[in-house]
Amino acid sequence: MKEVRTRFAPSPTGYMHIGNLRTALYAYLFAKKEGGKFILRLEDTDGKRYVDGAVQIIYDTLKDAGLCYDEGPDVGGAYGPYVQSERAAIYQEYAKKLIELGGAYYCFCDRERIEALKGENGATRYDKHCLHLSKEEVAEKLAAGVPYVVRQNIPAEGSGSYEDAVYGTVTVDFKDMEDGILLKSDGMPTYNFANVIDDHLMGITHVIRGSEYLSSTPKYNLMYDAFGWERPAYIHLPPIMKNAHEKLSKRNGDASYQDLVDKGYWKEAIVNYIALLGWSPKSNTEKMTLSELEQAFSLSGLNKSPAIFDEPKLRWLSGEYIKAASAEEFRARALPFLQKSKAYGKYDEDKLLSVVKTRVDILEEIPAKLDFLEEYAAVDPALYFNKKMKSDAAVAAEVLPAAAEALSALENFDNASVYAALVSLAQQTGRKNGQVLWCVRIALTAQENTPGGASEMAELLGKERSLARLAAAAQALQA
RNA sequence: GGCCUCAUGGUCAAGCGGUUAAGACGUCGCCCUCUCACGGCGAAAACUGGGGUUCGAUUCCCCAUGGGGCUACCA
Repeated sequence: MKEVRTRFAPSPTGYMHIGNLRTALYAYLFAKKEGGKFILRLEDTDGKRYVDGAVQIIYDTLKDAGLCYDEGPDVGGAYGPYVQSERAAIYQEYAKKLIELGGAYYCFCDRERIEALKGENGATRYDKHCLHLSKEEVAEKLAAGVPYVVRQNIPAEGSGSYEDAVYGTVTVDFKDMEDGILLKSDGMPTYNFANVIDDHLMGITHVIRGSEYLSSTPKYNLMYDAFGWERPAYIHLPPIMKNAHEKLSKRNGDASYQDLVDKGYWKEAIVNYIALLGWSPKSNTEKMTLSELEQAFSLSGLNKSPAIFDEPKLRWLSGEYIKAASAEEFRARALPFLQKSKAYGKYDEDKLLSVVKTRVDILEEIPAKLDFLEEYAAVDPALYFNKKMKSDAAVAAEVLPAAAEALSALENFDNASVYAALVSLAQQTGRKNGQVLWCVRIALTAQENTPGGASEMAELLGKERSLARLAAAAQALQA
């Protein structure tokens, strides 16, 4: 059994899209599941589209997401170079071979002629004009330095079909394919040529890529066949959509992997979530680590219809990871976000973190949850009203001074002590626990929703601040 | 326009000729409770339409409709 080798072959044209990452993830998972190798190759044959820094983003993203490649530009390997722009001589060599084999030919037509060939519906149909040039004519033009491209020689008749692991049998008539350009006039290959040469030379056994290549794959097979090479297995993936009509893309301002991480989505959750977009495990378990995904992955779980990226579900999953994270792990990742809070540095860091840990799905939510600690506005009396607790401003007017007195006597101002003191106050005054606790919490925070109960908030604020706020709130009610 | 391809709740998604058509997110309700959250329980919510094939179609075939892709010296 031949070793499985998959590859991820992005173009360094900008940020890492979620769709790209998922393609990489599946290629990685499949290789790992099969005990094979995962390779990174950079497809940078179009100089016009190159974006500075994009290569580093690719490296960083794969590393950050945990998708370690066994071979690649920065890690080496026996099949390099892994950057297409460094393989120009190789493509030249194979283009010549393919021409000799009759699978391709030189084309000297200028752009004007090609333009004139354009059909009614924008469909260009090259007329194989240069295919009919004699050997002598070709040699003559070559010697004279006439600019040329190399075109694939697609048969006029017949059709090409192949078996895709997710889409089944795909058949395309040769008459619907054009004699596409393999080598551009600048000597660089197009994707249509380079992917075939590289995948073969690099020993790729399973080609995993987007479904946009579904209908051009028969062209590639023609080349594999012409060279006498074994065709790889094909696994085409449906796109990830932002809605029913548009693909998720950076161009539309949609979130990239880095954007999501920057917002504080737990990165394992991002990887986990996109794994579920187009693939489903045999079991009903959805929360899975990367290594669990490696074990569970199988081609039969791949779905062929486009999937819409659903941020609420990713949020949920991120929240699940946060709740399950250790305090240390949470602290390490949450700290940069906590530092953006006005409360940072003024309260016990561990308390701040623990109070917020079960209450956020993404780290970005942290500052807003804590702002009340530093921003204490006048309490809206209406907030004291709670039907279930049977409390209102009048109750608060009585409870607050008593609570302040009870708490001022406390030596330990921790959650448990404060809670005990307030509950016993309720008992002494014949009130429901909720009446006291609700009023105190409102007085302490001036807001309806808080990241914890009255006693938790008191502990966080500390004795001095708590008493001051209680006093201020009580006084406001007198007036 | 031509060609390829897809089609189960709002979203992800199981199903692969006979099921009360899973599960998850979200939504709503209830419980727990010092608010929120967590947790627990429950509810509403789907097979695009029309023809076939079959004793029987969500499932197989055809057509229609709708979506996506390709049709570049982009990948």
